[in-house]
Amino acid sequence: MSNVVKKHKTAELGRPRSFDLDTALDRALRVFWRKGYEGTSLSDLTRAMRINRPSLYAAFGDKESLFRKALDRYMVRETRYWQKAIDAPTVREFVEKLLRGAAEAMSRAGSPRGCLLVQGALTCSAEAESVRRELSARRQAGEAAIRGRLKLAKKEGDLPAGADPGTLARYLTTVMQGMAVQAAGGANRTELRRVADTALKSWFGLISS
Amino acid sequence: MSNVVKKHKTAELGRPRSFDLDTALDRALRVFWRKGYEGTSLSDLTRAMRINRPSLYAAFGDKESLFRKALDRYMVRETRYWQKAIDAPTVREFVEKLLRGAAEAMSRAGSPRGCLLVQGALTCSAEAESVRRELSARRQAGEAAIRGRLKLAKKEGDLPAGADPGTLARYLTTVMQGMAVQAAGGANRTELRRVADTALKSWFGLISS
DNA sequence: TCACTTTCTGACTGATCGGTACAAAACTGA
DNA sequence: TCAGTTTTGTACCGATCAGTCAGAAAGTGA
Repeated sequence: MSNVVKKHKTAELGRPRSFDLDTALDRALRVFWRKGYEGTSLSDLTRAMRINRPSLYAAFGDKESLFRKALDRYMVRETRYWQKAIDAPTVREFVEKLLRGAAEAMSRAGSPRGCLLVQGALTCSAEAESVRRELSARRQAGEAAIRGRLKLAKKEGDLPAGADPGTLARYLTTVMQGMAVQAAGGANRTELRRVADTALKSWFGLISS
Repeated sequence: MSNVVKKHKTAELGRPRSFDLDTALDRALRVFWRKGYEGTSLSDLTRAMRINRPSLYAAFGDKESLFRKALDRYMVRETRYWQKAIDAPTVREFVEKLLRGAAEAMSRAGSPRGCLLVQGALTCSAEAESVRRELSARRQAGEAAIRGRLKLAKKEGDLPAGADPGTLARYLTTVMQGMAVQAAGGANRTELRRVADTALKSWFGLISS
């Protein structure tokens, strides 16, 4: 079948789209980020994206599908500091980059405050349950990534033999999620940074056992 | 005016209410706690409370008014451990009771997991904004209570002169709010307890500077 | 029994929810 | 110019939202 060739031809067929997909998705992301999945209505979305409803559905599918696309973009864009932290040579630098990166990411000027994984749907009605679970799963994946880095550190002797990577990862995750609640409540960058520094200081007490 | 006397008379006039106010309010609280303010519909409420709509409105006012009444009850009932913690003689016991009390309260069998102040409305649509702010304000009041206890400890010499009650209170609050996110995501009592113990351990590192 | 008061029940309101049908518009290749 | 294809804007869909009306029901005192 010559589907591939045909696709290239048909790609330019028909009335051209009058808006930019990336721009529109960015705008949708910002609304979901600020208001949460259920707090955002389709009217909110079309207004922010500057497109009308049928265009939204044709380009992104239904509301949940659009949210997941926005979520993917959020993960790619807003969690780069995670990889930088994980790539750090020492566990001390890892934790520092992680906590301080979170403080920055959750208080970026021009972006909604807080973390989409937390404020997207901590609770919801029955209809949005699948979205809630998706966010919960992604939070757990983040914790697993931290745990993996700590396990590596332990193997390398960068963490004492008595340290439990699972417990420590859970603790770090909890602090970061708490920072997300703080940010959602209005905490600014200075305040978040102070929390991060306090947690970092506490870290040294934890691993010196 | 003889209003007082009259009220006693009229209190027994008319058709008697066929449901118990406290029971109904408890049921409403549980729904709000589990689904959040906006995730809960009036149909959810009337079903759970086993009353119909006009009875709900007559007894509790509109949805927001009912939520605030449920919130008041939640605060009275679910944060008793706060006062016990604050009343503890030493700052060490205060922090221990606070963190462990939170772990217990957020994982009580037969109650929704997590904290209503966090999952009630971290984000919302424009209509629920006043509820979101109310919850944010109550979280901040909790932080202020912790700060007050730490200030007292500092004055008593139970905290070192270099310790900053504001920063420490913010840190403790953040950890507890993170625990609420963990609980909302399904963390059980054992896991929450482990987080609390880890934070408690970290505490000693923080105040020994 | 009967006026009076309050609650209960069920049906209803206008507004908004997420989602879609339809036809005009804007492009392509022929 | 004209068929074919895709997007556009408008107007609409049934369902559900929070909230209310009106009348029957259930109690009171006289």
